[in-house]
Amino acid sequence: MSRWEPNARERLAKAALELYGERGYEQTTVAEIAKRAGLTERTFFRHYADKREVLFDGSSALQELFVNAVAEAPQSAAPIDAVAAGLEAVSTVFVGRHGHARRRHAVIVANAVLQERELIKLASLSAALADALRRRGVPEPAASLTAEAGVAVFKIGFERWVEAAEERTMAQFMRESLDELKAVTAGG
Amino acid sequence: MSRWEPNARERLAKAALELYGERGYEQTTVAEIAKRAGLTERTFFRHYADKREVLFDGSSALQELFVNAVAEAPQSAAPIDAVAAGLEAVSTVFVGRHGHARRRHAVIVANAVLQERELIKLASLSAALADALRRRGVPEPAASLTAEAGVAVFKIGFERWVEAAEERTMAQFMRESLDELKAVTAGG
DNA sequence: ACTGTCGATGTCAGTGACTGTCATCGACGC
DNA sequence: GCGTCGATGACAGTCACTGACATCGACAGT
Repeated sequence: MSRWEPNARERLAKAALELYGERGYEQTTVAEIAKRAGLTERTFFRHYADKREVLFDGSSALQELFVNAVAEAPQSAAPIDAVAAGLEAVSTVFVGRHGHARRRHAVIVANAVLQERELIKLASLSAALADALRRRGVPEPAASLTAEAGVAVFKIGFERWVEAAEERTMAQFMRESLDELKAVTAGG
Repeated sequence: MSRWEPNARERLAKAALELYGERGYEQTTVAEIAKRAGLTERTFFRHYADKREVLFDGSSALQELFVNAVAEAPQSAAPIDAVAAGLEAVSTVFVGRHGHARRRHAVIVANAVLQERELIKLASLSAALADALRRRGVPEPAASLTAEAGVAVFKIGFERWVEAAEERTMAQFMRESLDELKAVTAGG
């Protein structure tokens, strides 16, 4: 028998998402989140660096997945196609999570500081992708630009998937967005 | 004779950039910035919403310039070429500001919370550009993707310009980055 | 000149995010 | 049993940010 209930971290994340949804991010104090999770404010900050970070727990795993898929794409694949493989890989982890993603996204869209945090996560993803592309032999600035383009596709594909009904898969939205980007940058 | 020294806002921005550069962003308190500007902490917050915003005073003017250039590009121009016109317009305002841009950029790169603020400014720019493109008749998601692509080019072109010696103009970097993006998204 | 309004600033008290430090106490290996 | 360890609690402190009210030169109207 343990001294405390297990899964403190998960309880905090759940309580935070609930409270941010119920009364809004700014109207929620960290003390309230901790209380709902049966913990104290101090313990919250031992698990999460700040009040925003609690909404971004899975982001480093997602980044890792994306980067690995890019790294493992066939060497014959063009940079943009390696990124496309990453988009496919990432899409699989969202299967069955449409509801959760939607609730979380609604909270983030409602608060500028949360959007800032999301944007820096995407910037970190972009940097990691550029790195993976460079390891595939892609020179700069092509690596960084391909990475930025990939993140732009992910961002817009994700938004459209979240706002859509649940029937269509995320992968479909990603393919559509990528094709659209290719069309739009063609020529010149 | 005025009751106070004029240009309180500019004095605050100058003091903030200096102090952030001297001891770092986190090690600087708002009270110190206000004191160096000959004002009080409360007055700082009357001019700037928070400690970060003081570094982003010109950003709305820059956005306006970019958006207007896109809106005023010839109707015959493709979306990506309208954005290219915006990049040219924006480049002109940085002439002779390489030193200031460099100091400011160094401060921002050193602090995650400042990078977050910069990223949301770029996201705001992207949204405004997408809007301008839609007003030109560009449908979604092409408008948003073109806007994201344009911001990616701006971001990378700006970084390379800031890190380079002063001889080459920002416009040259922007053209190079845009060409590179086109090359990288070609095919498929 | 007299007076009232206005706008930029100062003063002060308060809230809440976040941190450093030390105490607590069950689990676990020995 | 005994000592260590790790997760948590308790508590005091700093600082970003806000609301409310006071101050006082400028300026317009009379």
